[in-house]
Amino acid sequence: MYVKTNIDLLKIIGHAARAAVRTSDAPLRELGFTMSQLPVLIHLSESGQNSQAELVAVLGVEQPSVSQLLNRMERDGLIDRVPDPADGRVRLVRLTSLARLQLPKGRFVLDDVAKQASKGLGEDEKRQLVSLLSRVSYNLGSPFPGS
Amino acid sequence: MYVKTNIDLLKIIGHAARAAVRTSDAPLRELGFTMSQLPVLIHLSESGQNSQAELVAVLGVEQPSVSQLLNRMERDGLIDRVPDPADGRVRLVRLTSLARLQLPKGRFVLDDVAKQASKGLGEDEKRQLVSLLSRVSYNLGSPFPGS
DNA sequence: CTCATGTCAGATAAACTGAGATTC
DNA sequence: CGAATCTCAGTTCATCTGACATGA
Repeated sequence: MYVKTNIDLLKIIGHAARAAVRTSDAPLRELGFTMSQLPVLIHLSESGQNSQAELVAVLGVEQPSVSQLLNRMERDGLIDRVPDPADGRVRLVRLTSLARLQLPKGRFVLDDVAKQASKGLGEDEKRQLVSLLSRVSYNLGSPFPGS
Repeated sequence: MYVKTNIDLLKIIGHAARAAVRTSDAPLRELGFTMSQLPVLIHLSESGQNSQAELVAVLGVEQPSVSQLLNRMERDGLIDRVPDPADGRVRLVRLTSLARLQLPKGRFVLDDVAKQASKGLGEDEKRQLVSLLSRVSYNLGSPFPGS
């Protein structure tokens, strides 16, 4: 029991994350997005354009994984890649107008799911949940951007 | 901003879950496990044996997904499947002695990661975190077993 | 030359849908 | 016959490692 409580923390985090993915997946796909594309889209919408190396750092996955994710997104018309005039090695990634058009709807979907997820929680409880999870992420060596 | 706070809840849950997976994955693989196998192993160790339909309910994924997950686990010598004498449609899933031998080490890995994750959190904070996440899972239609 | 950036090739795990086979 | 249990076939997304081309 003294052990179980500790492991339960991991199990419940994973469980909640899968539940969130399962709830968001279908409506996002109707918009032409997948879950793992959204961090890329949101980051690009805030930063304008990025090298793939920067995306590697933000997403925390390996270069070929990012490259392939971007391949699928380019195939689906969400991004394009243009050579960086200042550095021939670099290809800058940008949102297409389609992505800029669809992204707000994606945000609405996520917002709806987030509201459903936090139903019955007070503002203070939501804040504390975010705060506790930020500390967990930090402890696991993956600080949440903006905390 | 009023929207961003809501979506942040989803982002931080996913972020923490990925951080936990990333931290646990390598040591678990050295033991011959993957992350998504552990819920199966732990459940079987507590219940003795299960039909695959029961595992479908516990894991919350579709039947063919469970079937394939079990195929890999059988290939790796972690489980075996025997016909249920009481019902010819059912195959009962059981842990092998290898899995029983290795599972405690897997628990130690998870326990270590959980301790690292909750470093600096008081007992009351851990309890509250588990409680809040249980409510989130429940709200998303995927109640955490045992809450 | 070394380092950084990115792609290619091949492998794997995990999930889905749709279509059966078998048994209760 | 209808429902439950499970498998098979085929697809997709997402990830990895190792090897390589190219440019700073």
